[in-house]
Amino acid sequence: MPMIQVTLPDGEVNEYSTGITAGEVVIDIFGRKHGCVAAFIDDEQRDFSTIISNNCSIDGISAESEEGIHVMRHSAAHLLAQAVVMLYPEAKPTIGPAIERGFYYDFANLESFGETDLKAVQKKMHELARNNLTIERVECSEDELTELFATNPYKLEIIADKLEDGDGSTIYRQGEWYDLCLGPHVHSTAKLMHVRLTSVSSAFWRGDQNREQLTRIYGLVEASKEALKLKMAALEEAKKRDHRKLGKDLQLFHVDEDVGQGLILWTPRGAIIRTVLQNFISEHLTRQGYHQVYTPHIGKLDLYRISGHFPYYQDSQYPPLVEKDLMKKLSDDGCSCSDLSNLMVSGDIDGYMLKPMNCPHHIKIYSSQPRSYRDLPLRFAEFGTVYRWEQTGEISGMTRVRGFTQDDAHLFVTEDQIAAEVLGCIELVQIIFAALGMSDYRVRVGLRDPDSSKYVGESQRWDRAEEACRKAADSLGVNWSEEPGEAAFYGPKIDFIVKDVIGREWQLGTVQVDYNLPERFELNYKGSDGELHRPVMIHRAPFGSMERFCGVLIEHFAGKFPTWLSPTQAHIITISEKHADYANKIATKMRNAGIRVEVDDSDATIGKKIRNHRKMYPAYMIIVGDGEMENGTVSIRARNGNQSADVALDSFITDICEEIEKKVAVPSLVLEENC
RNA sequence: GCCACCAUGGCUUAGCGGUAUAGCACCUCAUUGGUAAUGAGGAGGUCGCGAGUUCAAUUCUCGCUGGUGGCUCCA
Repeated sequence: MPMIQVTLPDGEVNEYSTGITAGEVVIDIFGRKHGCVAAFIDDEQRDFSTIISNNCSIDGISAESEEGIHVMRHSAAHLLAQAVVMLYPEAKPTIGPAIERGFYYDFANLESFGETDLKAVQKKMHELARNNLTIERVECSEDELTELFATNPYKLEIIADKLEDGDGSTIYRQGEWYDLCLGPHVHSTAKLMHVRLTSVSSAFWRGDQNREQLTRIYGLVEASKEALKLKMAALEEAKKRDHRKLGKDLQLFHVDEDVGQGLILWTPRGAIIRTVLQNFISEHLTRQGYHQVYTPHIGKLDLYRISGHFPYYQDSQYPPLVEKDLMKKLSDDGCSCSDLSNLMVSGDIDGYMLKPMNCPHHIKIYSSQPRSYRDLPLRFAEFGTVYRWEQTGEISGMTRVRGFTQDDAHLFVTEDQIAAEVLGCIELVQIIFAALGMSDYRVRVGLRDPDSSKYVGESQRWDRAEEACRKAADSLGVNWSEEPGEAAFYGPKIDFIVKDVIGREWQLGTVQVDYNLPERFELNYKGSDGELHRPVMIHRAPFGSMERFCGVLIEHFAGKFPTWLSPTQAHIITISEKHADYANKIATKMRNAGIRVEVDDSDATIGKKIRNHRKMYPAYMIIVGDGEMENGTVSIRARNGNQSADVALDSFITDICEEIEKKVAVPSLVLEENC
């Protein structure tokens, strides 16, 4: 029998007879308990059943590896579809990929399927897994495929789209069930015992709102029972730091249905966090030569006609406001809502709009007086509140809202100044992320799509601006990706993106170069040559909005803010009622030193009071009793439970002020360890 | 907006065709207690809103409002 040479992962070469499968080689290398789900053949992912007929290299794909988990998830999606079709024969499977957090499968004809139905499907999946069905790969011609999927228009659409005329493809078969798929897959359903279906939702066929709505089922799969249990526990744990839960527990913000969806009410404790952050940011703005400005919440429709926001973005704006005399006249004339809307779009009547962006107002500040090249760069900053009509279903906590305050600024610069100014914006992000210990974010540099002509401005200018963005992103020292086609039509941009506790990505800040608005508003400055030139604008909101940023921060700290940001920095707790005066006296002294203090002189026991105050995660609890009162001292209990007895009040105040001043990440004014 | 699910005092929650549990928080009294729950008592709810079915609805049906997961991951 002819032999073939197989290179093993350690570089050794083994000889096997042709006809051996990849799975058999993996067993030969790693033994029966190989823990692999598929194999790499010449670095390509293949099934265990693949027959080896040429010299090649082979390695196992461990169930724990990224690729292995992906294979498991994909196979679990197939198992899900098999189970669903057995229970709901009318259902039409469409697509079912592995995703970052598990897998899903989309079904047509599965309306009114709800979370209560998940249990039965999951049970069926377990049953199929126990049956230890072999998962086989079968090569099919285009005709065979068309016949196999004759009753499933979705699969037929995929076949028509993905296959060149006359090409075949593969299906995977397990028991009676088969699905169109490239693979690879695990070799048996027995590998998929540890699945858990998590949720049901809807999705559109091919992500297109105009096409059929499908029912999507999400699930998780792990290699062992323990791993699944750990996964579920980790998800539960993550939910505890959800900013919506913590926001309520810690009284940071409130959303009231009588006020409106997506409109954040900053309660006193949350307002402190916002104020402290804004002050922190403002200090750096001053240092970087920004000018703080204030502008109103509304502006005339005409302003937004010039900027291009109205009516182009009409769907994502609150409807305009119309002056009351005009409104009365229109109403007397029998003008309907749609007439009104048409008149506004055509420009026949004017009104005001809640501002969806701050730029037009800042532009008007720029053009309020003649500018010379000596004035540039001009940097106008404002914590400007804007309003956008987000879709009902999109609104969520503080991260997706309808009214929000951007840490906004607009820089008016000459062409030559773009690079330095973009870099300056990035530096600010770096300083503040570093102060907050936020390192888990990604950066996306949006560039123009070279094949498209939708972009305004000359291409040499774009090249320079894009290069400036790349350089600035480089300076951050974190991973960033270049994304052609992601630029705005008016200029390239840099976006900062973070994940929330349940893995959703949110864009925080953005820095955008803009050639368009200066054009639209005919901005200019007098150059050294005595001629008028057009400035370039840079829009930047490095943290996006105070709402979203604080939401993300709550989760980042899990509610346990560093002392400088903490809504209350020290809770003073009395041992008994006779210490109330002393407690209030030191509270006054601490407040005078600028420390945020709360006093609990109620008559509950000390243990009880500590227990209750812990829930609010103050950086420090200050315990005062007879000893402290006599000596003019305090006992400190840090958030982590560490204690320090009989510390002189003045020295504590000095220390905590220093900790606040230095923005120390973890409250740490404790001498003895005593957990 | 669309699909599924959810909505009970400040929070967590039981319950059901006959107007409702419990714990924490709150208040009162006793206790004056030294670092994760002292004891006893009390108050607090038109069961999200509006209609319908019924002798009767928090419970069933419909609508609305609000919330949650998702609607970008492509055989």
